Amino acid sequence: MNIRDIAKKVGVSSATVSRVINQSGYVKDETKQKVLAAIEEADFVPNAIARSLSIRDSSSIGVIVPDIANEFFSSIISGMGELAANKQYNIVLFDTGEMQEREHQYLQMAEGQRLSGLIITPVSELDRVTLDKLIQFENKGIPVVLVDRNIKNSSLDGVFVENDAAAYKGVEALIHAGHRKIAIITGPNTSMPGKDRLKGYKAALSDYKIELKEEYIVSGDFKIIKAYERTKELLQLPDPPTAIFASNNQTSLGVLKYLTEQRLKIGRDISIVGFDQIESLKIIDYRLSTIERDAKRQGYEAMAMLIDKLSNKESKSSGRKIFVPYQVVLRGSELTK
Amino acid sequence: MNIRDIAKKVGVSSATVSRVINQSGYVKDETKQKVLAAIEEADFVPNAIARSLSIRDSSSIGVIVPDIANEFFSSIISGMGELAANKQYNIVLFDTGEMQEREHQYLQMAEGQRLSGLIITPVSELDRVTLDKLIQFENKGIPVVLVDRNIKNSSLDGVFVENDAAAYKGVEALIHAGHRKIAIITGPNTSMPGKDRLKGYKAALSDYKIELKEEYIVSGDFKIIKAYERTKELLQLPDPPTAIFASNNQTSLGVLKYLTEQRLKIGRDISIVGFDQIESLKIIDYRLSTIERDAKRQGYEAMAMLIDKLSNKESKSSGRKIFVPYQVVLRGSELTK
DNA sequence: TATGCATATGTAACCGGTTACATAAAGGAG
DNA sequence: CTCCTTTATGTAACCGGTTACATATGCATA
Repeated sequence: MNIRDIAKKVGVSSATVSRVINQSGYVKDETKQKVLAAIEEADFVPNAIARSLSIRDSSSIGVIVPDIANEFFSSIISGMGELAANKQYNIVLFDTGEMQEREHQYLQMAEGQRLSGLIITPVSELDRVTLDKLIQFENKGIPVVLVDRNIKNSSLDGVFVENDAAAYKGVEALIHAGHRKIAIITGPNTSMPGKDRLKGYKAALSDYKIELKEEYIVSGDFKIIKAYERTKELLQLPDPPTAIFASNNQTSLGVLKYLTEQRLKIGRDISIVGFDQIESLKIIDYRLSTIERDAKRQGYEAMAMLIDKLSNKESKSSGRKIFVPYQVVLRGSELTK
Repeated sequence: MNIRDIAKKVGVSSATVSRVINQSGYVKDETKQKVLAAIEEADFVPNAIARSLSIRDSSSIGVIVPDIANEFFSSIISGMGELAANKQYNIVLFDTGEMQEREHQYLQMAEGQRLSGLIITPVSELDRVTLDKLIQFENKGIPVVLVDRNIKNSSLDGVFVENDAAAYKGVEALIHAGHRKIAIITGPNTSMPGKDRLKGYKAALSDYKIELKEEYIVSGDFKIIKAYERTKELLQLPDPPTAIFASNNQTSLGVLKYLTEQRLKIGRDISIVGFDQIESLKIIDYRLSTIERDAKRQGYEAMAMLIDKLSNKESKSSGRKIFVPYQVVLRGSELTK
């Protein structure tokens, strides 16, 4: 069943049927009604793939994230969903699991799909392959929007948060609480937010004349397991830190996992400030101090930006950046007794 | 740039290029190398849409869930992702937000997309429109797999958990802990798991000769807000319950939100058992007793089932059901002092 | 009455792949 | 040497839409 079949039924040409379906061009109202009736009767749904091929646009938006199981990213996607649906876009989802090869593989697939646009949280800020592909996309007229993670030396548009300033404030809160031995579990050293948060950490210590100690700066990967191990190592140092800054929500969880196992209480035995909230902990009033932002909104903004680029076809990326607001919410875990 | 351009470059026909790309039919090795070289040089990526149109299959799998921001569903999707990627399927994601109209809208879109298959957690077990569409899909050779929520009187395949038995065990734990005044905040009364969990609740009370009290059975909608309000109402009853069974993870969170605000401690002032774990609470050893299962695995199984149906083309749904194992994990919140 | 524009519809090429069918050369069997 | 099979490649129709262009009619304006 295709538009030609419908056309035959009604006794018109396929062009007319197409016009009716798309509400384009001129169609006599009488004809229109007949066509609509035939479509209704045949329970006909036009083939979106044929349409895509013809108009060279899939009405699909690719979304590439590093970990949907992370509530931050699932919230981001949730924020994108509504807007996309309103504008009749499909979301094609890819989860890289923080793996670069998989990201490349997906970008390759995406290229074949002739997506209308792409929103991506790249694994690394340094990945030439990814960057080249993204620039290629833009050159072909497929707009790209970065979300949460920027790429070094790129002028791609995106929606971010001011990581360095936010981390600075978080660390500052620890300092104000009297800490001098403050450790950080970083993100991967190839991730822009990871690096910027580290930058904020260093700046805060430096501004407050606190000496940087190499052994207090330990590398994480934004995942629970590694953060757990790093915490263990930190606390087994001859001169352990009294406070830990966790570079993202999973890192916080890893820290908490270890502390919990050791029956160490945050805000008493040890202090912690984490980047990004953890919703269920807020609900039970678990006193974890975090740097918060509205992830859903960030997703929404990213989708809005993409759709804007989609409608103003000429608008290539020009390093346009939107920063979503953040807030340091102190709940007591920054203190020690 | 298309395969004909490549063909021209090499001096062969487009059919040969197609054969090289798909590794189908006969191609002399020498020719193959030349074609591959030309593809490489031109940085050519074949148009997947044209391919889809031609072979009448999009290599995309639609996934319709009621709420990605819920960690249960984001885990489900996470479990699907890997398998789908291995098999070169794209995931087209739809989030209905528990709204039936939106589900219908998506199913309509999905129909036009000529998806290879569909995995859905339907909003309601009673929705004729959805069921009809799903059956239509199967009749057209587009296999459907239900995940987590079954549909009444349907013989669609799916991956579920034994909701009634699991809820029974959860409530039984409360009874064993000495409770007689046990309330339940149900799911929507149009959701199969919601109803089955209620069934399990009733069966447990009945088996232990505990009278059902209407005012202890309050209707929720699997969302935090309503559960919060219901909890408030329950605890303001003249004769309030001493224990609450929460029908899903969001419901548990709603209950906890109210209890926390009122400074009521679970496992002491009031007892609670919830359906579905909440990962971050486990990490901090928050003593919430829950009925647990591996959501990621459930997603994986659903995708595996779909892919199986995809390869055995003849296999229409026949009410095949996979049940993932569950476990009642008691952490103390089922007790009262 | 002639001219021009808005309305209405059809024809056919095109989007970029796949593949049935045709053709032909090479190698092996008898 | 003939016949059959395997290998190799090309031709062209097809998937199901969209749309530029052609054609035709009605009506208003000059």
